[in-house]
Amino acid sequence: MRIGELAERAGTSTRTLRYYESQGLVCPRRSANGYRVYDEAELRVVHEIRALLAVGFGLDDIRPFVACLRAGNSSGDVCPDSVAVLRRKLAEVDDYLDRLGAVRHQLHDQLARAIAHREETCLRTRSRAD
Amino acid sequence: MRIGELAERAGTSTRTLRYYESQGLVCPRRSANGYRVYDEAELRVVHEIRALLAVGFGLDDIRPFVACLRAGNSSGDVCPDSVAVLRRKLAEVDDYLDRLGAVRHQLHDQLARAIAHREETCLRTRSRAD
DNA sequence: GTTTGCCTTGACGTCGGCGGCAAGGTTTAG
DNA sequence: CTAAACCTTGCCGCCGACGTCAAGGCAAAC
Repeated sequence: MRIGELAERAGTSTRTLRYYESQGLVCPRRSANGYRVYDEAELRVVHEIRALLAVGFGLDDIRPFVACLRAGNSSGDVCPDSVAVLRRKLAEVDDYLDRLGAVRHQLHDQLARAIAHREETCLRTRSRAD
Repeated sequence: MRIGELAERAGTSTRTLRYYESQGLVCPRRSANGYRVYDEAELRVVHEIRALLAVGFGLDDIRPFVACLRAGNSSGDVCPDSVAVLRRKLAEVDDYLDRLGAVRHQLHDQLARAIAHREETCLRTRSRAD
């Protein structure tokens, strides 16, 4: 399979696949004329990459998952390195959820106070107009 | 007050203040030699900018708050434009919280399954070793 | 005078995951 | 023969809030 076909089947672009290769995530063979040649297993790898990216992983974090798949595992998750990344990412997400919750709280209060202030000012203005 | 003093009192850098100026958020006078001259009120403005940036606002979103302060209000929050931005940002944060919660859920499940799989494999390996 | 420490503008670098274009080679179809 | 549709490498652009020089002007202390 050449790059165009893999791109289409994986729902991405050739540019993206070349970028993944430059980052060491995929390493296709080359045919006589220099064209990249991928085997079927690479489709699975690209799908794994895309799924993890969608969840918010960076390419560096994804590397262990790809290695895990290449090692012959049915899932990219089951190797120790992948589990370590999953744990770290879960912790990061929890942390971010906390901070984002605090931000939400602050925004909510700030909005409530701003509206209260405006109503108050409005009332004073009307009472002066009376 | 010149740029160095304002930077120090605001806890930021001169580069940052010049950047804010290039973005139209602050507009200092100039002394005879071309130096920027800020008055005391600008310190408040810079603090407002920094606080909103820390919460996750972009400079574009911050502009109405600065205008509100310049209009003489005791708080940058109380003007209609600011309130509109606050509402939008709150909605954005809520949305992001939802998605991040879903991601957390997925990560949690994925991690649990990976660990379960590893324990299972481990048990099978030991039983073969028996 | 000269060193020191402010200030000025301008322009390029950063991070990540690509998009897009240029300039060319290859292969297939008509 | 030629057009069309692939492929190759390489390099610039993007976004946002700055950091980091570079090259020079201005001011006060020694």
